[in-house]
Amino acid sequence: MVEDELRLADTVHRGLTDAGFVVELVHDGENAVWAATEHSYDVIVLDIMLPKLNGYRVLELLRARGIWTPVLMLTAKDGEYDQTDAFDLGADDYLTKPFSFLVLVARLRALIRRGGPERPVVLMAGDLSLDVARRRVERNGREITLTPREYGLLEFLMRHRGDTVSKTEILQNVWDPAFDGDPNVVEVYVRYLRKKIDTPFARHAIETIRGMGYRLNPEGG
Amino acid sequence: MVEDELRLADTVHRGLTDAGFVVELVHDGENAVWAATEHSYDVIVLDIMLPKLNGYRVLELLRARGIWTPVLMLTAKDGEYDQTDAFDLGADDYLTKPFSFLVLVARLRALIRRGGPERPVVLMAGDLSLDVARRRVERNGREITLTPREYGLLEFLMRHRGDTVSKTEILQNVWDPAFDGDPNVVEVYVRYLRKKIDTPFARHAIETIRGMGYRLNPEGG
DNA sequence: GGAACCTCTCAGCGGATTCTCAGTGCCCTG
DNA sequence: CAGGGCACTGAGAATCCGCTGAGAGGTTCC
Repeated sequence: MVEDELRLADTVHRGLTDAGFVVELVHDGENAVWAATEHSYDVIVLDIMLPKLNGYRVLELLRARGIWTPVLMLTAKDGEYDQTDAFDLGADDYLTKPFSFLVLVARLRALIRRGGPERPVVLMAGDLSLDVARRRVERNGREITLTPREYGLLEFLMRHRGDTVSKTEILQNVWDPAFDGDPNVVEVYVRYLRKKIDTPFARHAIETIRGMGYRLNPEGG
Repeated sequence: MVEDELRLADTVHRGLTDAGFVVELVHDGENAVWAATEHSYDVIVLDIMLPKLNGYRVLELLRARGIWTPVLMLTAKDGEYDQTDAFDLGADDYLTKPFSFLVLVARLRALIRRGGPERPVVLMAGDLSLDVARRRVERNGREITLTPREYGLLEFLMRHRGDTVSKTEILQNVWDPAFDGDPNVVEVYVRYLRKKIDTPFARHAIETIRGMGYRLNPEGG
């Protein structure tokens, strides 16, 4: 990982390590090029804004040297360098800061596994769809408006669709890892969600697994 | 880069250097012609208003000598020459002062990479249009006057039309990456913008996504 | 030096959102 | 079929967030 903002670098480093990755961290472009040339990594996480050599340059240099390790770029930018720029230079995927940690892990896994970008960033479960990049939820073609908390919960459930997730897991991932309030919030928010995505469509996407937690039906219920 | 306003020259010089460019700076037309003849640059940034030889003459002379280095011209807003002149003379792209630094970098990258101008950039969203090169905003055929900040904000929103962008992203891209003031400025400027582009037309192009940020409706609201 | 303009800050308001709480109902087990 | 545990529900309190008007500095242009 190449990232110069120390706090961000540290957070992501710890997170990725926890997620089972072995991470090597460098803080500027020159070291990035050197490290990538000397070692063979599964994937490189490359920030655009870097001291000495910016991310684009690093990528150019690596590709010029015939190093084709998959690269995921972190852009704090916008349309002026849109993703076509990153893709033109041979980046394999990209994320815009600020990004969701869960999304980062998912994309990295995809890059390592398939050696290519995870195409659809749209999670589907039957007629229910969630577009991560646009933060848009639809069912049956109809857009559904969610509050941030509701959205976070649904995204988590959809990323684990088919699995039963416990309330503790939900609290740790959708609320705060250090959350110590009443676990009943989860039930309350499941209710809110059901009111918006199930009741109006007479479906039943979120199932209660009594004593275990919840499960999002991959077929949409 | 050929630029005679010292403060602007200095700012841009530093910025481009940080962005990874190697920049050579001259301050008048004669030196510009000489430098461009002697060296081989990737791209030339050429101001129109210059001592001794103006930008148009410089460009003419270079092209006459068979020097086809891509040229990006900087034109003043109210100039008697409009952009057709610049293109006629063989400029490859142009920007109107005052310009966004990010746009400058993007255009330079485009010129270097593709050896040609970035495709014409008129952003559209329903009956709302924004011409990036001319810094011109229209709705329903009527021109709308915006202050630089308002314009920057609108350009950013239009480059991301359809996406929800957070206040942090906006601050980092339209204000300063190191901006640490009150994020409320964004709300204030959204309000100014809405007063100019929405209220008079009884439309609603800029949507608030509570807890997330803003979204420019691609249909114009 | 003044007028017009632009940028940004500030504080108050009101609605949306989040969370807590207590009561209810349902399921499973014994 | 009784009881306990777990999930569901409605109400409401607390908090957050975006909107708004006013106005203070700064700049530019006469």
